[in-house]
Amino acid sequence: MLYAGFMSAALPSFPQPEESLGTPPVLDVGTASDEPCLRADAARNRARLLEAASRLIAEHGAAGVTMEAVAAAAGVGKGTVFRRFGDRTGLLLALLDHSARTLQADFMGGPPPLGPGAPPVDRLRAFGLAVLYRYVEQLDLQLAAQPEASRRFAHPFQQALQTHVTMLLRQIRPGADCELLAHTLLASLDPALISHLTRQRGMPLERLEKGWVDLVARVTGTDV
Amino acid sequence: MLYAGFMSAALPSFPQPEESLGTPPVLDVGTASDEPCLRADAARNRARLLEAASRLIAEHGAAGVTMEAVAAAAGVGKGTVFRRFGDRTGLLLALLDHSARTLQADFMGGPPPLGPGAPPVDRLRAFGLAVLYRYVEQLDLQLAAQPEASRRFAHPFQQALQTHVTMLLRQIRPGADCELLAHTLLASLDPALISHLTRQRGMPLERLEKGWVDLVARVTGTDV
DNA sequence: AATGAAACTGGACCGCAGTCCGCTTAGGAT
DNA sequence: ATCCTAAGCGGACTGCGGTCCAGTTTCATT
Repeated sequence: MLYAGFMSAALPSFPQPEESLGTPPVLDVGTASDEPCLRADAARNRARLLEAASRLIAEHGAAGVTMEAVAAAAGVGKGTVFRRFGDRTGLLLALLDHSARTLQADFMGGPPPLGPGAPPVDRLRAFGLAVLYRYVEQLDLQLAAQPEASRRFAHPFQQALQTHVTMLLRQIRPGADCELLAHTLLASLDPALISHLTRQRGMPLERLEKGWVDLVARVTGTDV
Repeated sequence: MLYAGFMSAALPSFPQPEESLGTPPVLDVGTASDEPCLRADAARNRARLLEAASRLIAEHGAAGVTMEAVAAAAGVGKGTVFRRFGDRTGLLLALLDHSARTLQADFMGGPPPLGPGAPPVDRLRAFGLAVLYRYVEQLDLQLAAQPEASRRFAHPFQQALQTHVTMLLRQIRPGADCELLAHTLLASLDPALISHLTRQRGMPLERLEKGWVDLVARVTGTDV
């Protein structure tokens, strides 16, 4: 592809045990956590696959992650990859899962201003910046993991963001169409847009930050 | 890859002659209108391909438009389709070309409030609604014609929208980061988002309209 | 320990987007 | 009318995402 560079998963958390046999990579491959309970062999293969995928990304960029290559690198059949992750998007999203959960935990239960305790406007401002940082940090992967248009908003994590923003907006502008407004705000944080602005247009991150802060101020009717 | 730059530069073009082809399609299959001058056989094939594509869409929906099917239906080889339109997205975009040009002509040189003559805020409001209507009207095709993430904003027509909104914003809020703000506003009109809101969420069009009007009011600091 | 069935596996298979390259043809120049 | 060459052509080919299904493995039950 075009840009070789890539960022390894950039997850804040971790100390993982050294890799030995079926365990952990750079990316947190954590527990399935939504998959109720995997059969032992399935769990082992899942871990192998995620590990292989993150290695391939590190080596060849997100574009180099073909399903066959991942399967081969993990020493399993291609069908297994699809059974476990549904499709390519599902695999890539799984790689981002830990980071997504961390963010979600932060804005739902972490310390202010992101978490509860701060005024809603402050939380909203902090929320956008947090999302922005996360996306910028993982831009290539975020881009590659972008599902097809019609499913983009259906993913549970996306819905969680949506719900959270809606909730904050309701506290700030009870009279407004907060659901719709939330979608609008989130649309301005779209990874594809961020990528375009920073790469094609060369806008520095600070400009995007200011843009978000200004947008929030305007939309909520508060001062910058 | 340098496929002939088939799409237009962003210059205003004018109402094209009425199209009369076999089917009276919603879609215009009109003349190339910008391609310097195609060899006779190439021009003929181009027309055949567009006609075939629009027929296939009518029959099987946008998803049924495979490059091979279009080529076969038009009685040409597959390579010809790619040579002419670059890729699938290019073909679908070409089908939308006339409608795009019309809109562009309208907001650049048409009657107010869309065209020049009305106050910038009114123009901006009208602009968003016009875009909204156009997208809703052609949702499936717009969705299918959505290029891969990294190219979404690179298309000349998209740039034209961007430039126009930026220009209007500069007249309304000279101090603001109008370029960035323009991207934000346009992001809220993304076909994928519109599709999600209207189809998955079941929001009626009127709600989206109100949303846009409200957003414009907020962002420009004017009254609703 | 034996058993049965659900869960899992892997690789052959399919359809489609996109590339390649040798052949054909349009159409200007002479 | 003839020639010349760039433009156009088409279909074989590649690579990938995704499906399918016959065979294998796990594990709860007895």
